[in-house]
Amino acid sequence: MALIRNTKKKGQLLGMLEKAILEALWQRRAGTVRDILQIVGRRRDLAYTTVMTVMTRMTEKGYLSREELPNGSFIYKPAYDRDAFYAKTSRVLFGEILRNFGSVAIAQFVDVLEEVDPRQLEELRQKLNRSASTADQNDSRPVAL
Amino acid sequence: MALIRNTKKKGQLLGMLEKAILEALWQRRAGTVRDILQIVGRRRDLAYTTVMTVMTRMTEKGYLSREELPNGSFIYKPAYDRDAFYAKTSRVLFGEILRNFGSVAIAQFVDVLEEVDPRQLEELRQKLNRSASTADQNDSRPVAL
DNA sequence: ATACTATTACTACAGCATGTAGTATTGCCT
DNA sequence: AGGCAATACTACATGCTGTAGTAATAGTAT
Repeated sequence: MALIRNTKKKGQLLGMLEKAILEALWQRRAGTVRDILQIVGRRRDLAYTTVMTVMTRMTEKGYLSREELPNGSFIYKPAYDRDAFYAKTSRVLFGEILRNFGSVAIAQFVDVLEEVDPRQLEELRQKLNRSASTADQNDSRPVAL
Repeated sequence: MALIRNTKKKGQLLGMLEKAILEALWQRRAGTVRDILQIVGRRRDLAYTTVMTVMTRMTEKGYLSREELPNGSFIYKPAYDRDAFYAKTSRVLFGEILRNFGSVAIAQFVDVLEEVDPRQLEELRQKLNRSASTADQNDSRPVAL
C-alpha cells in the first residue's frame, strides 16, 4: 500500500544510510567521518568516501552541523537531538496523515498503538484526559459532518 | 525536517499525479483513461498518453484494477475504496512512526490533532475509553483489506 | 625538508521513482 | 477500406540516495 508523497518540498526523506549516520551521531553526540564509518560500516563494506559524501550532503541539507578542527578535518554533530528530531518528524507526519485522511486515520491510531505498544494506550488516555480538563469548553461542538 | 524513508519496499509513495488520478477515480467510482484525463487535465496540459502511462503503472503496482471492454479499451477502478485506502495507509504510517519514534511520537499526536481538528479529540477520547472497557474481551474484528 | 598519511572536495554513476510524452500497432466503426 | 481511438512500447528528464574514485591539501613523522 502506498503513502501519499509530499512532493512540494524536496529532500524530505531520509534514506537508510542517512538514518544510520544520524543514529550513530546521536549515540556518540559527535564524531568524525571515521568515527561514524566505524559504527555504520561495522557490518557493511562501506568506503570512507561514501560516508563522507553522505555526511556532507546531510550537512548541506541541515541535518548535521560541523566544526572545523585545527587540523582541518571536521567534527559533525546532529543539528537536532534525537527527541527533537523525533518529535518534529512525528508532528509533520501526523499532520500530513490527519489532514489527508481525517477521521479515518484517527480510528486507526488506537488500533496501531495497541498493536505496537499497548502499554502506551494508558499513557495516551491520561494525556487526553488531562487536556480534556483544560479544554472542555469544546464540549459545545457543532454537529459533525 | 525530514522523514525516515521506508527503503525496504519500493514504490511506497504516491506522486501527485497518481494521487490526483486516484481521487478522480474515487469520485467517479470508475473511468477510462479519457475520463480521468478530462478531470485531471482540467487545469493542466497533460497528454493522453501521460495519464495512460501512469494509470497502467498504477495497475501494475496494484492501486487500480481494470477490466477490458468489448471494444478492447479498459475501464479502471480503484483497487481499494477511499476509506480502506486511507485506513490502510494510516495504519502503515502510524506503525512506522510509532515503531521509529515511540513514545516521543505519541506525545505529539494529541497536540497535532488538537491543532488540525480539535473536535476529533473527543472522538479519540471515546474510542480510547471504549477500547479500555472492552480490552479484555479481545474484540478484534478483522479490519477490511 | 620530505615523504607518508589522512582528510576533504569534486566528480561521477547506477538505480529507482515519477512525470511526461512520442511512435507504432491494433482493432472497431463507418 | 480508411480513419479514429485506444493501447503497448519506448524513451527521456529530473531528483534522490547509495556508492565510490581521484585529485588536492595539509598535518606528521623522520
